[in-house]
Amino acid sequence: MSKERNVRTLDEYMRYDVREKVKSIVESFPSEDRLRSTKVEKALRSWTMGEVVNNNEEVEGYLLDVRYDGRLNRAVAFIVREDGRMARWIDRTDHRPYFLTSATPEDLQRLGLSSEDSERILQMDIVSKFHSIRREKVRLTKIIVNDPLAVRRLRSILGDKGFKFWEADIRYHHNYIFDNLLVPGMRYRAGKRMERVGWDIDPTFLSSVMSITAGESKEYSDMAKELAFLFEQRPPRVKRAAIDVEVYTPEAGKVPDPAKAPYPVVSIALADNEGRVKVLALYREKVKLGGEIPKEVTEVEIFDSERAMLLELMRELERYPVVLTFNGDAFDLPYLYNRMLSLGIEDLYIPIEVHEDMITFRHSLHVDLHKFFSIKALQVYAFGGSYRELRLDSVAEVLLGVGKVKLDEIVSRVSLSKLIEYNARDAMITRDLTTFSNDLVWNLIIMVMRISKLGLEDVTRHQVSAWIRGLMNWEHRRRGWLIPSREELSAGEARSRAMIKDKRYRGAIVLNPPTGLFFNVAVLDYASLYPSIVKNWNLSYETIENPRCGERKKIPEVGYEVCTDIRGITSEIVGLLREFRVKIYKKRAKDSSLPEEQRRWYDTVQSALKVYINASYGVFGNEAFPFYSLPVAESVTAIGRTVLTDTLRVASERSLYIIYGDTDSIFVWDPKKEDLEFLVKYVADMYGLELELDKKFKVVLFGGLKKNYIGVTEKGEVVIKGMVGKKSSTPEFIKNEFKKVVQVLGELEDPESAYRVLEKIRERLLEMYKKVKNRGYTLDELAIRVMLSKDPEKYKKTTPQHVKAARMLQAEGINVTRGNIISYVKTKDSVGVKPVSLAKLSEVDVSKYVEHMRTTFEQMLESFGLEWEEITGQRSLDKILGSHE
DNA sequence: AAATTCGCGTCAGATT
DNA sequence: AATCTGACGCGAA
Repeated sequence: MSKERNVRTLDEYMRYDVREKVKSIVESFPSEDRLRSTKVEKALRSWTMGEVVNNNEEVEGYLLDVRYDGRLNRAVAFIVREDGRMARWIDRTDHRPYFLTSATPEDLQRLGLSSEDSERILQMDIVSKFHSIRREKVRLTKIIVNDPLAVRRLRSILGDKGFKFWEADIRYHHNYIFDNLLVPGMRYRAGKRMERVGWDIDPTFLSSVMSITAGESKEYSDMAKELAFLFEQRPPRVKRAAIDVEVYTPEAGKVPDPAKAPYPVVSIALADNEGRVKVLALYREKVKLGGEIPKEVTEVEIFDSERAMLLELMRELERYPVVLTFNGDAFDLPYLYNRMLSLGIEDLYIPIEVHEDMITFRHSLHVDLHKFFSIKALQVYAFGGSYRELRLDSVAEVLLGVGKVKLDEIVSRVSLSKLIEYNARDAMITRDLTTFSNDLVWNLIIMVMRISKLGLEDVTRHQVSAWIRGLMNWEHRRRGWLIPSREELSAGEARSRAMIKDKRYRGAIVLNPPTGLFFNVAVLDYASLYPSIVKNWNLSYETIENPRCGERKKIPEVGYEVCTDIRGITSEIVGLLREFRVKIYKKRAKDSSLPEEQRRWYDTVQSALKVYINASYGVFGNEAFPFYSLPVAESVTAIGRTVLTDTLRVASERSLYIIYGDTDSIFVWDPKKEDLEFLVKYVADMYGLELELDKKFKVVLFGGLKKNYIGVTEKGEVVIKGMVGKKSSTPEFIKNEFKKVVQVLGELEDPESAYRVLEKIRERLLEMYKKVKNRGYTLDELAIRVMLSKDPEKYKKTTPQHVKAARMLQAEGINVTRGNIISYVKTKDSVGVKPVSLAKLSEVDVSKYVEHMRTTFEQMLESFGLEWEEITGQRSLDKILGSHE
């Protein structure tokens, strides 16, 4: 199939250059000031602004974000319409930035503000808010100002004079969302104001939701009702394009500085979620055209002018409400922006907005997937820790199972067709990261937007604490509660001592496991223990150590007092999210009577909830979190310890033999069913917690080390925890052999079978020995892969091996930064390490690898009560080692 | 801008 | 030269 190749010269291109058209319109107005007028706005909208909804028009669609527009000095809602276009609805309610203060209007008068500062104040109102800690209504002055920056200025003036202020550090566009109780990701009709549309719910479903709130407060059931809508409304399918930019570089491995944008952009690929893949490429005389272009690439345009190419890209992007990149904040977008500036394109005509920590488009939203996939809570709870390195090809390989197109030469010298193929592939992969498994990632983002009340651009750029903060702030506003200031939250000294130095408070208990093989082991755990504790013990910043409490009870071990007369807000929020997940959506995700598509959505709902729930304890122990409360965090772990200890006590009274336990789990050796049932009932009655049977192991191997065991389930499935043989940094050949040996463990049936299994293991290990000795493994298999947690030059105290290797790479001119995984091998020279890419097999220090093998397998052999030498045979070991010493 | 603590193995570098 | 301690990375929960 021959590809239609559209080669266009600059002259031809300029005939429909929208930029020129826009320019002429702008020039017809007398002064720059007039640019703010509606007429010019309208004229510019298709190019520099995107579509703006007229004052008398209504727009309906999904709210994806809210932004403060500095030129309009108003909040702007980004609403994606049915036809797939992004509409920008400018606030018509005259909402303005503000903050709250203890200073009265008279106080302000007396202060004698400068005329400039006075002008910044539009209005002062006396407002009444509920103070959650003081448990009473308070009257405060609401200072309404003309500009978000004025909040910062006035707050510092008032602060200097000793007045208190609240809610002054909430970003304006967030205030807009919270005050209007908007839910990003949901459907709205925007006319005079934003109205909810299509928030429908099945009445029988709603009543089943309400049943989980039985016996709870009014606030609790109100929240439940609100949330149910968010989980039930199907996610919008939004048109989006991924782009990827290729830049000429004179040297391989050197990424040009986007702030300077010194070299030409040679190719840009765009891949949308409707199958369109377009590449815009620059014609260069010295570059071969090359051969065929893959079928997936639907359009190619070759330009002889870089400027025209970039402008055409901007025009193309205007059709998309959402643009995806991988690393666009740090590279692609600033490069495009600065490159266009240096090519003489005026700022006004570049529809890119540069912000402090992000960069986006004037008329559409930008999702930088590099930022999104670096959200740690997602890595762990949504993607199971599957990818380690935050590079496009690493993430894509794990999640999509595809690799990059291999280039034999650097981008600058490869043939044009090859460059197009390579470029297109990256854009497609970027797009696919949001579309795979039926839009899994996109739907997850939408769900998190709805729970957190943050827009698309915030949700995809901030860690889980920002998500939880958003939800907390929104709920405070909904209730008419004052958002407390940091000083009002009780911090104080920790009352428990951590086990590890440099930690602030004590965490969980880990029992010391025995050594040996244990047949028939039941593993029980408390269903989401920490969130349940937060709920059952009414833990919240305003219910702990609050002198205004009516009734109270003491928290064990740490002795904090918690209110029992009024429900705490965090306790209610965390409790509710947990109930939704456990009682409704986990079940519905597996309900085979529901259509497939619906089940998948419910699975996304429950996994979004999971991320929230699992992070909801940790954030309270994080000082940067606005609702940071050491007593809350400390109480959670203290209660956890007490519950576990007490469960152990009751278990031993029933003659249950507990061999191990960690935080929220207990391993019971050969239990009687009725004893387990007793224990479960005890925990439910005593603490209101659900102790559940998590797994049944045919056999568990313990080597006497905490967080370290191998379990074989009844199906012969092997569960490995903490062992060196499983760690990502362990050389591949050891991991592979370890996997094989562990498979043999699956054959363990009873104590007698252990001998047969051991014999097999011994054979495997000996074989492996010989192979290492003969250098039978490749360099890649021998590589130790460790991540640089900081830039190489930032290691001051010691120089770990992977840093040594990293510096050797730097010396070769290879760019190495924080987050890179360094592959190195151990060598016989005085340094002892070398990056894989620079090493030869003959340089490898075999004895070091033998040691590595020894520790790996000793962790396992320990449980058999055996030493390494015993299983491998002392004599043969000596022979093998001897030949290398 | 950032969820927490507990625990293991490896190595660097200092101390004896 | 042997031993101890802390930094570091990775994992469990």
